[in-house]
This record gives sequence, structure tokens and C-alpha cells, in this order.
Amino acid sequence: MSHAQRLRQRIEDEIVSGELALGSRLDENQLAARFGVSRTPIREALLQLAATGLVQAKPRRGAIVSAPEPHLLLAMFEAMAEMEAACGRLAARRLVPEDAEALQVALAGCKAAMAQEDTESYYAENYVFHTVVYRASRNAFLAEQALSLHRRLAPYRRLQLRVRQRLPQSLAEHEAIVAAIVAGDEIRAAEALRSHVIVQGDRFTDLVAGLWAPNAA
Amino acid sequence: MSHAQRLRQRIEDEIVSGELALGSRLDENQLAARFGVSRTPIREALLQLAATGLVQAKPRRGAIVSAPEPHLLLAMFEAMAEMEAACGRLAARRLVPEDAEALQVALAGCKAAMAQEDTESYYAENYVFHTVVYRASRNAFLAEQALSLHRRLAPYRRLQLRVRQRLPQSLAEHEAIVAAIVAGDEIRAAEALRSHVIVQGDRFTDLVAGLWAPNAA
DNA sequence: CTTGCAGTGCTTGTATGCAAGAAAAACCGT
DNA sequence: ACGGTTTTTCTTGCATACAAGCACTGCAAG
Repeated sequence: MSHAQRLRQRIEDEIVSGELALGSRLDENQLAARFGVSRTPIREALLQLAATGLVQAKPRRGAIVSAPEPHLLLAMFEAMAEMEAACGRLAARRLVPEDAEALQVALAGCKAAMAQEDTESYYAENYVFHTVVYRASRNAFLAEQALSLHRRLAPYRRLQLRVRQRLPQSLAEHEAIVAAIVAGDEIRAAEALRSHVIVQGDRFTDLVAGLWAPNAA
Repeated sequence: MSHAQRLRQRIEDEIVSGELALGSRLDENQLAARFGVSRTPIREALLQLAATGLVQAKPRRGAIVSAPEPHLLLAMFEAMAEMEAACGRLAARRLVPEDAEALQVALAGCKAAMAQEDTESYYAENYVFHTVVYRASRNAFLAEQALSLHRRLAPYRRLQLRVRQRLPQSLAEHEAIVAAIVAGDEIRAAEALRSHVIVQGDRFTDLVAGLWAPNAA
């Protein structure tokens, strides 16, 4: 694989994981020095990330890690909810034993993480769970799109899970989702995923409250 | 705007409009000579298009216009159907007079184009109609994603509309969609859009049959 | 006649150099 | 002292140069 592709993944990971703060500047020279390459592959990596929306490239003014306005962020969560609902609908219709098994395993993983009250671990297991749902849709394109958006929203999701009481509720919702999919109930599966992902009520306040910290950085 | 951005739009337009055939090679030197620039901005444009999926960049082997396998293409249409359904659902819930007006105008445009039996014109009006639906969702992110995918599927849509009898049916479906949205019936709006976009039954055969021509090029 | 292999040429990927534009700093006038 | 203007500097964007891989041709051997 080329340097540019490696760098793209690396920088994307650093953004998703929160190592690179939202809104922070991505200086080409600085990154080039840091990774020991010239500016060319750095530019190529940044342009690709800009095309996917993870970074924002202002002409002649460099690139920053995307920090969407709250209203756009809500729109992204709403779109995510719709995409996950679609995955759930299709999964409920098409479920094969293999995917049913994977869902149960992923659910067990979440349960174990919650039992230990380990937020970081739950965060990872949550990622696995949703990935399994995407794949269960048996629509490779939709699954990839959903995964891409999930990763893009990861920094904010991390903030959300910090809120106390969110873990048990999240797990209960996961259980309802699996139950609906396994039962083959398309409508219930879609609705369960939609309401699981959508940001409303208290969670809206939690999300907006959490936005202050990264903006300060 | 920079050269790279201009070139990105230009090449994207040529792909969407079908000037650049599916699967055709995108030679950097050739494009550089054609547009009178160096390879650098060409590469940057191609990399951005690769990140959005419109072109496929094989390492050390250059870039080609994406020509997805049939099964992936069907997945893309299915995902498109789900996204449009989501737009319709939200539009039905949130419809404001401004958007209702725009829907009626777009519908009238389609009707006029069909009256003249002008496929090219209908194609353009169809694009406008769907764009209006996206916007009516009042979700800027979802609307942009939907538009992006719509453009990416444009070459295939063009093939589909060539099929006789498709135009009247498409228009009738548009009318049903508008009726459902204006009535505020979320479920009916979603279902009308889903079935309008999804490729199944005869249209599946039509689509696959149409794929032979571009592959030969 | 087919098949394996080496050499050559062409394409991509990276580095470096240069010019243009924007932010920042310094300077001048009021 | 303050506002506006100029200059300076730093960054981006493009061009060119160079290196590295892959493909294709031609040849020879089975």
C-alpha cells in the first residue's frame, strides 16, 4: 500500500479515536515532518479525508478536523438513525443463521462489558454490535455507508456514553433490537434501531453539553 | 476555486453524464494534457473521486471509472431506495408550504416533459423532482448524501428511462409520492418512494440487459 | 506451438522547487 | 494612541524531476 493510503488510515484513526481534537488544524508541513514524508502524500491523504467529510479543507487556508455545527450534527445522527433502521429492516427480512449467531455473540460481548462497568470496553463492543447489524442487512453498500458514518460520528458517541445510566439503557435497547430482528419483525426492528440511534430528549441536552469541551481545545 | 476542485467537478460531470464510459481508464498524463495542467491537480481530483467511490483506484495500476458488479449495483439501488424513503418520511412529517409549492412545480415539470415524450427533458425534470424531495426532508446531511448517491447512479438511471412505458409509470409514481407527502402520511410516502426507486421485477431485467453496452466499451 | 523469462518502457508514487495568496506584523499618518 | 496601510512571512497549490513497480514484448527452450 502507498504512503498516502497508510497516512489516510492513520489520520482517520486519530480523528475517530479523538487523538486529534475536533476543529484542530492539520498543518501539512507539520504532519509531513511528523511522519517523515514529503507534503505530497500528506496532501493526498487530507484531500481524500476531505472528500469523505472527516476533514474540512478551506481553499488556501488549510484543513481542519471537521467540527459540524450542532444542527448539522443532529442531522447526521438522524440520517444515521434512518440508515440503521434500514439495515435492521433488511436484516429482519433476510436473517441467516450465521448472522443470528453473530448478533447473539455481539450482544453477549456488550453484556459482559456492562457487567464490568467498563465504558471503554462497552464502547468497543457497541461498535462490534452495530457492525454486525450492518452486515446482517446483506447489503454490502449500505453496510459500508453505515459504517463510514458510524466512524465519523464516533467522537460524539464517545461523549454520549460518558453519561451515567446510558450503558444499561443502551444494552436494553440492543436486546430489543436483536429480539425484533430474530423474530423477523421488520417494522419493529427498524423502529428499535431508529430510536436507539436518534438523539432526542435528554440525550439532546447531553450531546450539546458535551460539545463545549472539544470546542475549547 | 483551485484547479483540482474544478477538475474534480468536471470529471465527475463527465462520468455522471456518461461522456466517460463506465470502466474506462483515466490516464493521468492524458488528462493532464487534455486540461492543460500538470499531473498533480489531476491526481488530487482523481483521489477525491476515488474517496467518494465514483472512480476506482487500483494501486500502481491507475484509476478507472467505477463499474460495480451487478450485485453491488443492486445493493446501491436498494440503499438509494431506503434513503429516499427516509427523505420522504421526514418530508411528510415536516412539510412547509414552501416545499409543498416546490414539489408541485417539480411535478408539473415532469408532466410537461412527459407530454412532449422528451426522454432527455424528463430525465432532467426527474432529477429536479428528487432533489426537491431530498430538500423537503429538512435534513441537510441526508439530502446531500442522497444527492451524491443519485448522481453516482445517474448513468444507470439513464439506461432505465430508455425502456418504453417507463415514463408514464414513473410520473404516476411521482404523483403518488407528492400526494402522500402533502397528506402528511409518513408511511405511505416512505413506501411510495421505496418502491419507486427499488429495482425489482421487470426493471431488474431491464437494468442488467442495459449493462451489456457499457461493458463492451 | 506453447510457455517461461529477462529486458525495456511506460505509469504511478514521492520529493522538491517555485509562485501566488492570505494572515500577521510592522510602519506610518492622523 | 489608534486605525489604516504596507510589507513580510508563512502556507497552500501547482509544476517539474526523480525513483520504483508493473506490464508488455521478444526470445529461447521444451
